[in-house]
Amino acid sequence: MRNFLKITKALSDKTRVRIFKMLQCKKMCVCEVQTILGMAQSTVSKHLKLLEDAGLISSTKEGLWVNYKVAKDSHNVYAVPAARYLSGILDDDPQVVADREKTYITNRLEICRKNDQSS
Amino acid sequence: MRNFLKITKALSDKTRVRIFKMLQCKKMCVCEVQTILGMAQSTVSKHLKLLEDAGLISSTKEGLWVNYKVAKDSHNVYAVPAARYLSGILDDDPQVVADREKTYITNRLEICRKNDQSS
DNA sequence: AGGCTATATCGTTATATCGGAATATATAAT
DNA sequence: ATTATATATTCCGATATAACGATATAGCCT
Repeated sequence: MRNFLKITKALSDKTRVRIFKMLQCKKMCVCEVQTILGMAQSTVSKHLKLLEDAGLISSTKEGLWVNYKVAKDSHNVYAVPAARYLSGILDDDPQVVADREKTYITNRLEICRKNDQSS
Repeated sequence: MRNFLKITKALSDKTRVRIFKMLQCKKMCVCEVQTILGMAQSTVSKHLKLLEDAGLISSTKEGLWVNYKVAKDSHNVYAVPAARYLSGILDDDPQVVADREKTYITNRLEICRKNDQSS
């Protein structure tokens, strides 16, 4: 029950659903997700952590970046079926579509350059 | 998205998941659910309303009683697949098992007699 | 070491949610 | 009509959650 509720709670927030649907397209670092959402970095980081705690996504370090992606083998047995359910729906949701368009053209190197206001 | 979030929010509360798993066994009136949960009537009524608004359950009047059951044809397209997902899991959860044992032996007529303290 | 950058954590505030008591509504019975 | 009963609604307190800014941490690069 506890693990099941972790999944439903994780997916009961619009922002986190948006993030998950983005990650179904490709793995992303925090700053990429942040740019697309237009939210504070701390907010995005917390959402990602919550999704990861639920077992829906996983992260790997790559230098300074932390890559997040949809979890393949989750510690939470409810995560995989939930992800499968998610993968078949919301693909035509306006918000999801808009997010994904940005997702495809997002380049983390550009984002990092942009964050560096000097160049 | 909105309808999807209605489902996940409805199922992100332990009490509501318990109710839904009970209703998968048989249709029940509010007082039956209330007795099994041991919660205030208003609380149970509110949870049932939220589940119904999400399209997961439906209600029909039967005299003074209102019978709630798992929705067959929901106004929410996400409800049916969610219910199908729910029907395959949590059946061995201790809380769900305990609730269902009570569910099977619950008799609304007895409950009503009990509520009438005079007899 | 020291600076720089991406991410994580902490503190705070505003809002949402859950639970119960009290009250309102609807229907049945007398 | 009045009473009784099952359910719905409203109000309130306590807790949880989401957002942000500020700060801390971790890993790169001289």
